[in-house]
Amino acid sequence: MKRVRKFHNLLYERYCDLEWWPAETPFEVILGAILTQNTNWKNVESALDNMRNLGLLEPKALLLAEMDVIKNAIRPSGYYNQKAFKIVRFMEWFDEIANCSIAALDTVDTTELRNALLSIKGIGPETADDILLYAFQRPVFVVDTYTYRIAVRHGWTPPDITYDALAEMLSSAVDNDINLMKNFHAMIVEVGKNYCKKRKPDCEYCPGKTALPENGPAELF
DNA sequence: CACCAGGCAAGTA
DNA sequence: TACTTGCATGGT
Repeated sequence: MKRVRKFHNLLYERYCDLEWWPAETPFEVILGAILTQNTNWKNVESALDNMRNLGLLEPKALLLAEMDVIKNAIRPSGYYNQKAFKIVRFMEWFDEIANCSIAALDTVDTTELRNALLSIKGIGPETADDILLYAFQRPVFVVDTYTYRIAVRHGWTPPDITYDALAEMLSSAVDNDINLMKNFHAMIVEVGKNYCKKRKPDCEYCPGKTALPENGPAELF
């Protein structure tokens, strides 16, 4: 889709290279990906700070931690009962398949790795793709709530599109390059924060703000 | 007070 | 299959 390519180019003019994801280590990326499910990133940072202070950003230490300790640490990120189990289930898989070594997964095919992640209860397509892209360095396209909202609001797709179909539609419009995939998603999150969840009746474009004020909404809609 | 935030799984009909 | 609901804290 030419519109998608143009959208990407406009975003790049505005944001250039954002160098995402905000984390110290690839392992921290994984935990952040789980903790940020339907959650504001500030709350996730607070949870990660707690984990850091407890030494739980080391995989083997996290494996040994009591469930109640994990729950208490991640409490600020919300859904902490569910997320604690998600983290533990991921850790059991990670320890089993790779002895908690990301490098040990380098030989695994991306599709196979994605399916393995998706088989872990609590890890859905977006979390899996966050992990694949930002922790495992695989060139996959991440569809998040902003991506979906932008695509629908711009009229690129009807709202009932599936995750995989939207990922395919958007990723096929640009080069399949890992750094581009990382930056495209990063830029979408940045601009996506300007799109309100619901259209407001008094707004010409969608919410209360236009997507890229510098370029003007006409470029995008 | 209402609404939202970088989802996901389980329940219902 | 196609909706709906629970999960939960913290900010606006």
